[in-house]
Amino acid sequence: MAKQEFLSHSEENYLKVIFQLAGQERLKVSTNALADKLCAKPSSITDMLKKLSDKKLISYKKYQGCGLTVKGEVIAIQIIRKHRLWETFLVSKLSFGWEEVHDVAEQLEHIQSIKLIDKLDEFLDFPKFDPHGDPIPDRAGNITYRKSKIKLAEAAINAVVEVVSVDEDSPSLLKYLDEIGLRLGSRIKVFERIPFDSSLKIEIVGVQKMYISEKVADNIGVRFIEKL
Amino acid sequence: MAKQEFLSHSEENYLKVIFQLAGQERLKVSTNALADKLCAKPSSITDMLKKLSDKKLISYKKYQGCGLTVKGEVIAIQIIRKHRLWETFLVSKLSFGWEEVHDVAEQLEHIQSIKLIDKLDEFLDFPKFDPHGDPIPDRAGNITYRKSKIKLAEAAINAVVEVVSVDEDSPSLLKYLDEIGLRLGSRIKVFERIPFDSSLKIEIVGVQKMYISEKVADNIGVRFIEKL
DNA sequence: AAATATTTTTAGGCTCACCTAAATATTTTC
DNA sequence: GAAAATATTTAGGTGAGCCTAAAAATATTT
Ligand SMILES: [Mn+2]
Ligand SMILES: [Mn+2]
Ligand SMILES: [Mn+2]
Ligand SMILES: [Mn+2]
Repeated sequence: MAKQEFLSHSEENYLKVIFQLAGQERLKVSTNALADKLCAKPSSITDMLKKLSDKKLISYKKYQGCGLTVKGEVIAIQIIRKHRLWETFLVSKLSFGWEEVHDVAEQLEHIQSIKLIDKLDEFLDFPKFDPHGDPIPDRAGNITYRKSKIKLAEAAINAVVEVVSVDEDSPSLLKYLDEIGLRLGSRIKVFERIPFDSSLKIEIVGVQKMYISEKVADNIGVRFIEKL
Repeated sequence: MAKQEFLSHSEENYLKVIFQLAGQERLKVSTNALADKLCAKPSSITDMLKKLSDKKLISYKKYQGCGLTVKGEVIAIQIIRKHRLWETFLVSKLSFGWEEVHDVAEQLEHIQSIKLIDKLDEFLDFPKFDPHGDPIPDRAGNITYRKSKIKLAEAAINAVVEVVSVDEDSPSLLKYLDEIGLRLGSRIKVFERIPFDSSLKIEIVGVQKMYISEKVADNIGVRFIEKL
């Protein structure tokens, strides 16, 4: 077994954010992008990138951005696993709203105990997705991404789609979606894209017809079901 | 509502340990006692005592030890509440052994979310005691200490007693107690105190007769049930 | 290609929570 | 009550993780 290196909360957060910003295509992540996401100055980012590079957790060449090494990615995925399992716990067992769990999970994801997280996984019955529809990595680090996911903003007119994920970062968006009756699993009929502002005329099946802004639609992940 | 001051993990640990070392009699706590318990040098303790004193969380006069203020005690009790609720969660919901939970709870007790802890309390059905028999403060901070608790080491010969608590600090003691079949609620008949080493000849009712050392007996809390 | 704008790094500083070594206060022993 | 032992504080220092200001590299515009 690889030596258990203990990383600080800060180091763990950097790895997690690098993983997320790199995306599935594993793009290089820029210093400024990290500074934005981590709410720190670029100079602070540079400091940490040097440290993570020394520890072989990222590849980093001056001015060229950074990317996770295998070692770094393994750790990043475990942190994401913890984050999403904790979010699932909060929603399914403690009846938190989906807009309330992210901040608490940001703390809980740093608890060090492999046994805890595996037991939690079992207690939750090995959930595949978190409350926002994001995939939960298994204990080996495998992530099964939904293959045919698109943004609602990009859905074809006259399609019926199913909501499979929502962007979790903004509690106010999540509360709004709650209020209009849009949740994971909701069916949505896409009627019309208004040319002026690209807002969408939709029906949340079984709930209501309404307009939603492009910005909202851009934060909702859906999969195609059928033509109207 | 009092302003939510955010304390570091370190500050929280100091308050918790001061509370525990002061005991129910609220004795002054010495710098060295804190250094021992917190595994830090006395000079580091002094630094922190000054800081906590500036924040009005403790009363502190040079060379005279320290004690919690009301404000400090309120916080300390909330940390202990969190610690014990998490321990209870780990044992009752995730089937951890009682010797495995303390270290994880040391981390979990610092998670900042009043809602989380209240929901957890509810989820656990408002437990009154943690897996080691220690009382769990309620959300208002009230602690109901068991009134007639004594150490097994001090129990009278020919008494039958019930185990109500165990010292949680040593996993190896807890594993040993597991192995000999001694748990919370166990009845114990006290037959004889061996003069040479003050070890006890006992019967764990329904399990076995055996000898236990004074040191072990000193870490088991019991209440008197009846004379043999 | 040069000028300008943007991004990133370097240099130097700060706070936190710890440390060692030395000084000082308190307690215990004779 | 003085000497010795112990407890505590002060003084000065360290690394982690942040900061600002200035310098250097890269990207964009003209
Ligand atoms: Mn989240
Ligand atoms: Mn999520
Ligand atoms: Mn404990
Ligand atoms: Mn306990």
